[in-house]
Amino acid sequence: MPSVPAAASGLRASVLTDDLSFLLARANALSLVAGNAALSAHGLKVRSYSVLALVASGSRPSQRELAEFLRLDPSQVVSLVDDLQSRGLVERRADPRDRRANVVVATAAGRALAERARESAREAEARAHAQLTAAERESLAALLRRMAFPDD
Amino acid sequence: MPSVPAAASGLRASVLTDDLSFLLARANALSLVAGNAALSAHGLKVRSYSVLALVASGSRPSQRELAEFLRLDPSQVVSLVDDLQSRGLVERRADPRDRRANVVVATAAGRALAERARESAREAEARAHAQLTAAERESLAALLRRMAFPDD
DNA sequence: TATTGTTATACTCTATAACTATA
DNA sequence: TATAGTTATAGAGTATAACAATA
Repeated sequence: MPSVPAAASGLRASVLTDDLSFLLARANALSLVAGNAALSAHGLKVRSYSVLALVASGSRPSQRELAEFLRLDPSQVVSLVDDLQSRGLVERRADPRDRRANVVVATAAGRALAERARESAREAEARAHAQLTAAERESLAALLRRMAFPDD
Repeated sequence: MPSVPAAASGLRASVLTDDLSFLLARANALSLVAGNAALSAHGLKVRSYSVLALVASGSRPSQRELAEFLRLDPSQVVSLVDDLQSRGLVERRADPRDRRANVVVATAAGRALAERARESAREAEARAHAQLTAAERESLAALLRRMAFPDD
């Protein structure tokens, strides 16, 4: 999104401003660029950070579980894990209960990087969402959680 | 997102579940597929619908204003308007005050389609967000609006 | 017969740079 | 000198199908 400087448009009070899907898309776009910018210092993007953070928390998920949780295709998880593994941040372990499945675990370096990256992500989020109070952010998170996980 | 059936993962209570950016991304992903599915009956996607809806509301935006509001690159707006124009839904008019600029206006057919598509989008949204009450949806919209338009 | 991980491929989306005509 | 629209292109991201190993 390069060459788009400021220009007050008469669109702010338009039909879409009431559209939850549109607001979601626009807020997500802003949050995505802020997140990627903050994580680039660690060689990560929101995508790869999400995988690393989940794995580093010790959940020992299979690639299949990562795909479902992050709403990615299993084939996309392959390349994300490939990348993290080539950098020594995660490892694939055979699941003793199902020899088809790979369980993904973080290395010590992976856990350390996840910790540092998480700091950066939190700071960036706080800056990006500075117009909301902590209480507002919590209630926003609660509402979004119910939209993001409708089965719960 | 094809081959990902159900599988209860132990990831629901993970680090990311508190992450506003992650929740935003996941909720947006769900809302996007629901929106695209609902609009496909009218030959539209959320992208092209957004342009059509803004133009049909009578705002007479320039392509430049559309790009800024929808957070698209101006070059992407070119192809969106090309497509809508080739289907007789919108027209480009020279801006008398700036001969560089195109003002985009909807045809009668465009306004009619926008109206019908809006119905479908509303129904789909109501279905997709059924786990929230109307009051909750309104407060979610208000919070998202402040995140989506931080300059206001 | 179905599922996990994988590979391959095509398609959409996004980002970037350069050109033109105007300002 | 800068801006609106356009074109072209390359890179991400996404969707789909097929295969081997295993269940």
